[in-house]
Amino acid sequence: MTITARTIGQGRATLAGEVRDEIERMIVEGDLGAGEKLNELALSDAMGVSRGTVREAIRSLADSGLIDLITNRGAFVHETTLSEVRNLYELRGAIFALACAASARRVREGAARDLPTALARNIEEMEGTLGDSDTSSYYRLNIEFHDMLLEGAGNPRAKAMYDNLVKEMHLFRRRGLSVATNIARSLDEHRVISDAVATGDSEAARKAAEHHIVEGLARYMKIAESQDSATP
Amino acid sequence: MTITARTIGQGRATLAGEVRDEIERMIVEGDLGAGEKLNELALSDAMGVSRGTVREAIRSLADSGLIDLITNRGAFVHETTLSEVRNLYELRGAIFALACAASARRVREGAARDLPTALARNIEEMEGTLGDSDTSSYYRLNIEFHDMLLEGAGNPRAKAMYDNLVKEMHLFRRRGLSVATNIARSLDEHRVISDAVATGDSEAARKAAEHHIVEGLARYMKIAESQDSATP
DNA sequence: TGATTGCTGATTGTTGACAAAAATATGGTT
DNA sequence: AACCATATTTTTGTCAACAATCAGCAATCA
Repeated sequence: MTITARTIGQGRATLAGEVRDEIERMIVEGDLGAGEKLNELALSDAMGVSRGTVREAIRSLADSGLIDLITNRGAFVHETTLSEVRNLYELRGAIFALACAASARRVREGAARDLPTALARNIEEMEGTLGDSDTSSYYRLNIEFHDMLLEGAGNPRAKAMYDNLVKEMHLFRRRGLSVATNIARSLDEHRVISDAVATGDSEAARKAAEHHIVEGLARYMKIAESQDSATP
Repeated sequence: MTITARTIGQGRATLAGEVRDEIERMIVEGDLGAGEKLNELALSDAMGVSRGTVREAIRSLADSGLIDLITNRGAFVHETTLSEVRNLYELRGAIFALACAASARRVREGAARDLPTALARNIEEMEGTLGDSDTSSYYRLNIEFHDMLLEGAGNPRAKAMYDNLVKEMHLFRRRGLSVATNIARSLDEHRVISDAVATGDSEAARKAAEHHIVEGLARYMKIAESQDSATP
């Protein structure tokens, strides 16, 4: 269920906004590869809108990190390096830790009353997918889990930043590696976070969140490196 | 032969970029008050450029948080509420803590060799300003201190986010309250951070950084609230 | 041969004009 | 005077055309 109740920053009632979303989709889903150039004329032609509209869409995407702008040369899909991924993980971890701590605090204060049950339900559902060979539902539930905590923190700006980071990391992931490794381990970590949030223990929640991201990075790097050495 | 190339960092070789910087300056320096509307025609007239150029500048500023875009209504200088300031502080603290921890790690690994001496020099200079009634040099040194740590962390994305947050908080600060309160206390906290970074103790650095921001928020809120109740 | 200079086609930067939507003014009714 | 529907004005959204800049290639010269 997508609540898309007009993200205050970017309304999609406008044509440029629509184009923006479409370009973003093309990048995230891989229609446009890393490093590839965004030709304004070609895009406007393909979408049946004016070049100025495409231009506006590209400009509004630039600051999100998905696109690099070079004066007089054009826009390019950002090429995320491995060392950059480490930086992004670091950032994501810091924001996620903040969100979990804040969620715990708000549970304690009674501001996010139904968060604990929602988290528990998510974990239960995830347990159900453990045997499945298809990891798509794990994928969805994993995103939902993090989303609920970011939402529960009551800090919209933090959520916006987090979403941007995830989008950009997704760029790199497309090089072929799945995140669905060690689902069982990841699920264990989710349980610890959920418990800490449910009991309102901010410090424990922060620690568990940090640990979760650090472990995730480690799992990720292990695969990425072995893949890097395998592919020329 | 070295020709002064104007396109070194984020190029302002383009007209729209120039306009963007000018609008940002107007907002940060208070020529445009919070909540005020940005009239495209008026701005383009005043600056002697086309409306499209101004439009492009505004769009590229929108994601930074300084400006709110409303479809078919225009762009407005973001009005930062007190509860939002709390959220921004929270975020800033998380990123600053990450930066300090990373700086400490990099000192330990020998990647940021001259950071400790630079921090020590900054603190020394700041001690010299303790008696001054003019707080402008404290202001400058305070920014420098945080900048060095963000730079030392080797995470450019984190620095960009941090800078954006500070800019947005600046928006609120303009309501008349100075941050130069309890300089001595703040300086003490800087010393703790500096020591932790110098000895390469990541955990201590993170804790000290978090503490510094939390205390800063507390000091800030105390003044803001008393001011809020004083001014109608 | 190798590097520099001057063209050429393509792409981006900028502009002014037109269309659509919101804000504001107008006028009649109760 | 207050209220609602409608006309007018202002402002934003979109477009197509013009100008500046760049990558690539051919011609020139050391």
